[in-house]
Amino acid sequence: MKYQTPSSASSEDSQSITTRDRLLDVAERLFAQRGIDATSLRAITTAAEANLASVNYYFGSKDALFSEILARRIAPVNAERLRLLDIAEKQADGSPSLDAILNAFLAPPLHLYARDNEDAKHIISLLGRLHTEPRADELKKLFFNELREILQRFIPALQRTLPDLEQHEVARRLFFVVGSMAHLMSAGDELSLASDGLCSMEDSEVNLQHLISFSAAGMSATQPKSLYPSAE
Amino acid sequence: MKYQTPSSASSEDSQSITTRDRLLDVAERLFAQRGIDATSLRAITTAAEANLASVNYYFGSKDALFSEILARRIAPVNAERLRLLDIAEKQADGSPSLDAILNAFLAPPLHLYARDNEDAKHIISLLGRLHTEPRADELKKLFFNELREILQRFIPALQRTLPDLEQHEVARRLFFVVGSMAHLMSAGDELSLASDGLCSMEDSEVNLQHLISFSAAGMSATQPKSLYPSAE
DNA sequence: CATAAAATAAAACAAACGTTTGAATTATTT
DNA sequence: AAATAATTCAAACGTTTGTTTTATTTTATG
Repeated sequence: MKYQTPSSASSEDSQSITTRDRLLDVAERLFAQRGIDATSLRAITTAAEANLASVNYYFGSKDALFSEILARRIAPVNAERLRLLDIAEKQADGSPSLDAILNAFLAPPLHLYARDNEDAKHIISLLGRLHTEPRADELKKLFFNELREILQRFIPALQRTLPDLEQHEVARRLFFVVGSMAHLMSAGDELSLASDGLCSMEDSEVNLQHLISFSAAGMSATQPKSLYPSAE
Repeated sequence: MKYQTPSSASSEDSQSITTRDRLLDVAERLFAQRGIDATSLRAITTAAEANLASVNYYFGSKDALFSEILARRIAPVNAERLRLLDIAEKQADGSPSLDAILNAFLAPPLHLYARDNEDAKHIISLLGRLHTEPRADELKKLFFNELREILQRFIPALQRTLPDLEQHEVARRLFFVVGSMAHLMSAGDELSLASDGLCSMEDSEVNLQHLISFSAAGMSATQPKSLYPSAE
């Protein structure tokens, strides 16, 4: 009865010809711009020039649509992270630099911003916001399970370059890095405000380099002194 | 016709006796736990054991209620930030340490977590999430105007201790710091997951100290090398 | 005690939401 | 060309939302 991958329409044509693809692209943009709850199916289907029922027809529900939007973006990003980390480790005989590891972690998500079509930019803020937004538990667990996989690969790698730090200390600092990254992705617009327009998200590569050097320095910081003498 | 500060009931009794105060406390908790849109007036008024119409009666609208919740939390935090910065500058004859400045910036919001009653904890995630969540423009502008005021005070102070950095560079890095802070405040729960339970938001003071040392190191980082030879 | 103001209560409001339905249409296969 | 599957469409569904209205109770005031 219901749908099944629309025959072909894979990579030949220029842009989303099928209704299904149009829904994905439009919804992705609107979700990112206005937030998930604030984006109605009516807004999506109108913008996609599709019928109101089409989302439920193709995806079953609004949540399922969102889930698919996430999946098609997250998986490649995390795969690229692991690929870059592997390359860095091989090139450095198992001892990659802190910058190289952080680059493998930060570049793939931030590169989405410049790559692909214009619309793909918008997903960045969505991904960034996922770190903070309270969402339907199932969707969020899917997302964070994938991230946890990544962390379990990166934390040991980082620990090898930072032998003075215990594992939970590495985890805590990488948590801070994730915060900076998520903030840059989701609220990058505010950056130009805070810097009086001198920084902007247009300089995608510049921001990445600065974030890496900032993060590398933060990861390498000496432990806070005041914790050793005092209690806790 | 409408309300006007309920006579007295200021500081004598133990906890929120007036309906108005109960609404503020309950709504603050629910907003933080479930998100703003996801929290209905019915949920709020039921939990506060008040009538459905009471929010509109006392505050005029749901947005106005949210606005008041924010205002009563943000103002003291920002005032405390400026106070701590003033103290730090006086104690150091106008040349406070990087740690001292960052402490003035980070401690007040994070201290909300431990201070006050149990419920006040929840506002932290709300404040943290405000940095990323797409919200009604007017509310958000109110919030960020206050933050911009703070930035305009802190950025020059930071620049004095980091004379090698241009102003927009300081702004960019402080932007990263805000990201780490917001992430810690809004998604602190994930920290214990990422660290296998070895870090948690219970150690409020510990996290603050670590965030300060992480941020200080990041702020002091040398400029990314790859930017000088290449383009951009 | 009477009177007005403030607060609570119950009910209804219109608007918007995600979803479902069944018929009409288009595309594909036999 | 007939039959079957896939898609599109308009309409309506039942909820839930924030808000408003009207009535009743409580509280304070002269």
